[in-house]
Amino acid sequence: MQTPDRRITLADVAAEAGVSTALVSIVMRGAPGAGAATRERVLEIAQRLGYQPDSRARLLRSGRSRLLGVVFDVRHPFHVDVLTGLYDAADKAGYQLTLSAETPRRADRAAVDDLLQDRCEALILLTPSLRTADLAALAARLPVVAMMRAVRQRDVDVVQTDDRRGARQAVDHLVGLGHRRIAHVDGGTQHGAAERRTGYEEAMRDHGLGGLIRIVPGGSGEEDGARAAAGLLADPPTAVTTFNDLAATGLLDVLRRHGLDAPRDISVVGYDDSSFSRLAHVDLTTVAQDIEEMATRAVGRAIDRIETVPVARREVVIAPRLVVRGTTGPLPIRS
Amino acid sequence: MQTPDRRITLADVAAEAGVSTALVSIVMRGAPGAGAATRERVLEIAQRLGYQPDSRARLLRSGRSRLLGVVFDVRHPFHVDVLTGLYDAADKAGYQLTLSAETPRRADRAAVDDLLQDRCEALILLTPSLRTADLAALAARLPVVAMMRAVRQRDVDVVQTDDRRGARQAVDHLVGLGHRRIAHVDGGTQHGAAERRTGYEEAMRDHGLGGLIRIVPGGSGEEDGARAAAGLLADPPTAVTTFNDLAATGLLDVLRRHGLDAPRDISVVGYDDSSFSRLAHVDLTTVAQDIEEMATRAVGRAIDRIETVPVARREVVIAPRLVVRGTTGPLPIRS
DNA sequence: ATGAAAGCGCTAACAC
DNA sequence: GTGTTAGCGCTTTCAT
Repeated sequence: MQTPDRRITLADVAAEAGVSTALVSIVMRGAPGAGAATRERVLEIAQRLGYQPDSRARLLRSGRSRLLGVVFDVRHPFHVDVLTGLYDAADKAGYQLTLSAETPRRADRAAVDDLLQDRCEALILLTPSLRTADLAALAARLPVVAMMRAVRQRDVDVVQTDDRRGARQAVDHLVGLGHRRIAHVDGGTQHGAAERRTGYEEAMRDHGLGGLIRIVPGGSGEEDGARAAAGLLADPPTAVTTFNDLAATGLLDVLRRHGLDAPRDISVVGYDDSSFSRLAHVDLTTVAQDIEEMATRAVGRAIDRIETVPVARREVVIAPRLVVRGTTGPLPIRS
Repeated sequence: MQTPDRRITLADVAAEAGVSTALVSIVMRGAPGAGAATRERVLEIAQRLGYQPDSRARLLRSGRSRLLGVVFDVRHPFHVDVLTGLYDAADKAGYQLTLSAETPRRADRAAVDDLLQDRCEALILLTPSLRTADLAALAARLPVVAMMRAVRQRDVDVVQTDDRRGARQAVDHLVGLGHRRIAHVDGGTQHGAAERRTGYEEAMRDHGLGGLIRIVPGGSGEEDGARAAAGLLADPPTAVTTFNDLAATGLLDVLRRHGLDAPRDISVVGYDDSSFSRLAHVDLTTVAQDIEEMATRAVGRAIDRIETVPVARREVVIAPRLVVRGTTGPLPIRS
């Protein structure tokens, strides 16, 4: 039951099987060029010895790593959800993922450096907080795909949701329910905030509601939504679209404390379809990003770049989809 | 702006500096044995060339990776929170983390295999779903630390919360508020459920409330809590402790729909202090696991094993701490 | 179908 | 203080 002091190597398996290491290598990789009988025997021995190829040595020699580096943020509500799709897509394409997390005390820079040292062939960054210049420098070294954030930089690929459209969907939904006085809680300088704001404005105008446009400062946290609610209370609209789910719940909570219930008195739409928005307690109508599709496209694009497949546009824009839950409803009678 | 077709190697830097690769190696590692002037010049050149050491080659040669493999589950509410602490601790000890995620379509086995191929020196598994036998097999190969799950296996280190004590804290809190009819929503076969149940029972008895013990079947999901609520409605207790936060919110929601408000009519305590329990909307009193402490201890233990520091006990048990929020309050007057 | 030999980028042991 | 040499575990020619 002791930890074996030495790992099993190709040479061990070869010795045991009485063949050369080259042959074992062929068998382990499933490459053509080995007899069926030998193949079987070598496999059996490798299994018995508990041999596991050393990916480092393997990659060092072959020059390729088939490794995709992914940076995500532990604080971000749905970054982990994206990982699921990323693993699926990478797996299907015969690539491996290596993860590096950004934490409150670990900058994205550190996360990226780890990945670079691992000799990833491409980087997939979830809502990267790196400055555009840094992203450009990175992209000069290896293919970089940014997810869920716009990057105005020729060498960086982008996979993101059509946020303008998402915001429009929210407004369309509310107008369909009879609402006219619809406010928008803004996301400030957050990535995507400008697009969502614009989508809201455009949709309002398209519905002939340009005169009722009302944008209140907000942010990405619950407290930002709460603050926005305070600003709304003097003259409450009948519906609100928000920058994200967290802001929406903060808003809802303050409204509720002041006797305004959703959807009875006011309708609220979030953004992101964060896992908590599905909680029965929260039950938030929200705009869902198509996470699976985005993940698939991001991996696809990364691999295209690695294998130098020519791609038409740098940006991939995915349509969002409104998830109607319990915080939106018909216009209250008196209002 | 093209991706350079070849990476910069030690040899490139050496050539440019007009010194040997060995010397550059010494400089890059900050090892003693190089002149100050040379050191500076080499560093400058490496910087200018954008040289990044190849960790694979480095580790292949040195035999050590100083790499800690971590397996977490994307579905688990606070696994990502643990990562933060893990990174901090590893960083401090001069180790690197390499992450591998378990997803709905990627078994822990696959996650572990990736890590093994990377030649981690130890594995830290967050609430591993591997069977004990598999854990034992793993532990025979390298040090394994299981977090937040008991493992009855001599060779596996365990860092977990004192769940019995956590459940007791919940009951103590409720009794302190005057409650006597306290029910417990059980976690079934989930890891930790037995301990939490036992803690509840013991605390009830200690308070002379043994006759009022009432355990209803539950689970780890919101729907499990909802189901438990249904069973409670015929004869509602004045307070409930639950297996986890998700079950607690499911419970709370059903109760609320039936006119039972927390904490006015009934008090509810969750478990885990999941991020959503902090939402103003949820505002759940809950038992918090000391994530930072656990992370520190897990990394410490992993490193102790790697460096074969003798350790006294295999199990590290961390005290939890009750976080009082808005779902618990004094006993309702009539009841 | 199989083996011998070279070498991926780096570090360690030793020489100078 | 600096260079030389050998080799980590594997894949890849190139022979056979």
